[in-house]
Amino acid sequence: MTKGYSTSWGQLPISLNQLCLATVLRCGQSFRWKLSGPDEWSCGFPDRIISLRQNPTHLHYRATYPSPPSPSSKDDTEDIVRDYFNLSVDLASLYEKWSTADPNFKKKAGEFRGVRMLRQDPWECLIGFICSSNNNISRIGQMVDKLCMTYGKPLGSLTHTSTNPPLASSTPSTINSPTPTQVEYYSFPSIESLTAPDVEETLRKLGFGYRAKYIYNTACMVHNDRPKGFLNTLRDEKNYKEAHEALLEFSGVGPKVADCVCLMSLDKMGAVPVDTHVWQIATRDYKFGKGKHRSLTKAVYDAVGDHFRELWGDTAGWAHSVLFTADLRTFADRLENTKTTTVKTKVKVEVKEEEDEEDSEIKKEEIEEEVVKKVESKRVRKRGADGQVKSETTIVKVEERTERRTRRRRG
DNA sequence: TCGGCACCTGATCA
DNA sequence: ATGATCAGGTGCC
Repeated sequence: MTKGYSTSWGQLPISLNQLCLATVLRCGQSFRWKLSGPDEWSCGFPDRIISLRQNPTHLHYRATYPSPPSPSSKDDTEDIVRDYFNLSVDLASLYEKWSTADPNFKKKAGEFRGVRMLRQDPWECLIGFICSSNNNISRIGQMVDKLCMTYGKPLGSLTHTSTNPPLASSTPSTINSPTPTQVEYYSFPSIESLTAPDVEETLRKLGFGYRAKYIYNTACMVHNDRPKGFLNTLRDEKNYKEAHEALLEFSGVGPKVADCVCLMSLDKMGAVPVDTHVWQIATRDYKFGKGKHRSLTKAVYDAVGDHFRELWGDTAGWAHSVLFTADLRTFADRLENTKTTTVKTKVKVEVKEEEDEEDSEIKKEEIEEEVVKKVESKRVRKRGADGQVKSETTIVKVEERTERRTRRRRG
């Protein structure tokens, strides 16, 4: 059984428009939440495991402690949950505001209600996003897990099942119990624990690659060269720009990671992290990627953020997350067996006069255009509550884009 | 200020 | 089967 001392389930009234748990916990803000049941998510916090479930009207929460809490102590898990999910922010009215300001937002956001920003611990957020560079979400999660297992504090274990016991524990379920497994939970490592001399070597052995040095260096900088509680002071005592600058000092932290930390842990709602996805959105839907800003330089990075802040206002970072999430393919809850085939067709090869006035050196540009058809077929299996496959269909999605190859010649 | 390249690793695709 | 490319970038020249 579960090793630990679980409180009973509490609940907060909240609609799916305000919070969509399954989306928010998997859209790449935090990399640590695990599916502990078919509709139950759990994560290690500093002194307890917190487990969550959601139905259309309520968010359910409970804590599991490694040792029995003293009878007199009041359980503050509800406060932690309210804070972690930024529940004082009315998301529905923000969606209305962004939709009014931007037709593209209105179009895209319809399917993705309840995407809100978490309010994470700044230290955890910083290290998590240092891991994210040149990396994919799945591996980032694995790396953060290894980090916690190696340097975090064990918090006990939960029994993971593919079926949930009922919330109001009436009957001990003897039926429907396919292969439950024990999963250990850990806290996120302290700053000091990542300053140990062996950290870089250990993390390299664990597959962190060049990020091992970044993590170790950053831990040392925060621990040795900054006042105690420094990262938390960036929340209240510094504005967005100041906090951003302060974060850039750390090893492995560039503008994108700094913005992630500002947005997801430091209450800077206007910070817009521009990564490859957001850059794709900006070029596809907001006319970036041409002329002056062809590639994502620092100046263009700032221009993209400024554009979205003008469009969506001082909560642009929250809005950006909705579109980012809408663009993520990774809503693979019931999606399995994705097959992608790419068909390239050479359409035309021509020589054009260079239109770009920015670089007068170049008179001519050969442009080859190819239409690239990406055919993505997904086998979708819908499972019932018992885990049985109820139906199976294949969705075929065709993406078409034009690729341009340019060869520059001097006239 | 801009472009180019190296950097760890594992998955995916041609 | 094996090489190229990509994945929520950063640092350095």
